Amino acid sequence: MLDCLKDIQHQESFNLLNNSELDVLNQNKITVHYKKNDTIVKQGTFVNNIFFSQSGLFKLHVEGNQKNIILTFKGSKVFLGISSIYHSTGMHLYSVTALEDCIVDMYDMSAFKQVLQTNVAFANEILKYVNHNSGRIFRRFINMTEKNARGKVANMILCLSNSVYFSPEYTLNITRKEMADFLGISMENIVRILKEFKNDGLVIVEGKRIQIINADSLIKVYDFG
Amino acid sequence: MLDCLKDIQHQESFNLLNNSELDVLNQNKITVHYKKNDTIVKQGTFVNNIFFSQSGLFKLHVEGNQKNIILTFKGSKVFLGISSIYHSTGMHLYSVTALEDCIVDMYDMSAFKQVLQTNVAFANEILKYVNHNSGRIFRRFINMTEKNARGKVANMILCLSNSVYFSPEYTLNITRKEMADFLGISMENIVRILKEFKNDGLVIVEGKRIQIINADSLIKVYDFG
DNA sequence: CTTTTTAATTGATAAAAATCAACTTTTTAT
DNA sequence: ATAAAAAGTTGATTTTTATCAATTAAAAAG
Repeated sequence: MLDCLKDIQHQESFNLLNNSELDVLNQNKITVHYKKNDTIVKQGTFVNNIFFSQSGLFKLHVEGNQKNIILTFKGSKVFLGISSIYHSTGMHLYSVTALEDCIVDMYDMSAFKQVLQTNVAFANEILKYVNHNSGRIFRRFINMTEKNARGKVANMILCLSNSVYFSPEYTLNITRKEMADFLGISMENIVRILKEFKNDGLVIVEGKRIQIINADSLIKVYDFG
Repeated sequence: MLDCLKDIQHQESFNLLNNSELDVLNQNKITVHYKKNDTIVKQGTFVNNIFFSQSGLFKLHVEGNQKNIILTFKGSKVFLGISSIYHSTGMHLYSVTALEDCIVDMYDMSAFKQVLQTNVAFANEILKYVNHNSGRIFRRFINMTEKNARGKVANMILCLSNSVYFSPEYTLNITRKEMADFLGISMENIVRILKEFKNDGLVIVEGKRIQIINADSLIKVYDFG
């Protein structure tokens, strides 16, 4: 549960393709450089592409009626929008926004599907990624449902350390509001809880930099919360 | 959002198989009759089978540290445990329990994978189901995160009507506790909210029977909540 | 059919979290 | 460099929801 943001890199799936399949993909690919805060996918638009992140950090988020919700974060070398393949409405369920400058390959969905419907090993590999994403969202779902605010914050801090930055110290380039949207709590609440953790000597928080001082206690807060 | 329990029936996927592939599956299948409240899949056990529901109603649920959480409900003619295919831990993330007497086909996972790795159309069809499930869980995630308790209850009542029972009147054979576990709220709270809806003339609730009287107002409660 | 257990209901209270409002700091734009 | 805007912080208050405790109703077991 404390690696709920862990991803498996997807670039190896391309090794399963033969030259003609690779040609189909590459001839229907454009590589785009995005700036921080650029929208890559807008929810409610038609699905025409599948995206592969070459570099950068992304948020997958939903603009709800009242609240903004961040479903998850995604890093480099993964497919974005993969769960939109064969989706009945044909529309993106969520938006994808760059949290840092990034490079993204855009594949034409028809070409992608053509390869998917030709190469069974590739299809199985994609299924593996989708199922991995399902596991992630299930775990997130459970955390959001059974944990209180302090437990959620502890979980976020630990997950980012364990499965995104692989370090007890990192700088997460998102606002307090975005943290709140990720955890489904209010912005003021996250500020207060971070301060409390800081006062209790669990973390050092300086702006967007987070350093875990007492991981064991954080885990206890998570377990108890 | 008000059909968040809608499922697509999966039995057509078998039409994509040739005779020898069907043989592989059928020779590695057992059909089991379960009674109400029987456990079909236990979370934390190893994934050795994939299940196909011939009849019945099921809950997919997680026994968390403190709370019990119902992820979703599943009806007949769908695969159960499909997102466990290729899952890295090799263990079931959630339990599956029968809410009514039911019949389930159990396929050996190796045989299932063998067919999946042979027939590209079948693999693509399975991918479609998994992605459909992803859409469902995303929508559930959003509901659980952005809605208050009354909005969640209204959503549940409407979704069951629109996408499970296809009728304004139905009998849902789960306890108030299970409803609470499905919505991530307390059991007392769901009792109070159902009573409130009843007093306001939105629904008739008699034990486990629910009849929607004023769907428009329920939708307003959902929208506002 | 009666007893026992489980589920549902209700009211009172406590805890958690949101909201509101004021203010400070930081970032962005000019 | 300065002004404007956005983000972050803090305290007070309100709202929401959970918890606790008691009671009633329903279902299961003997």
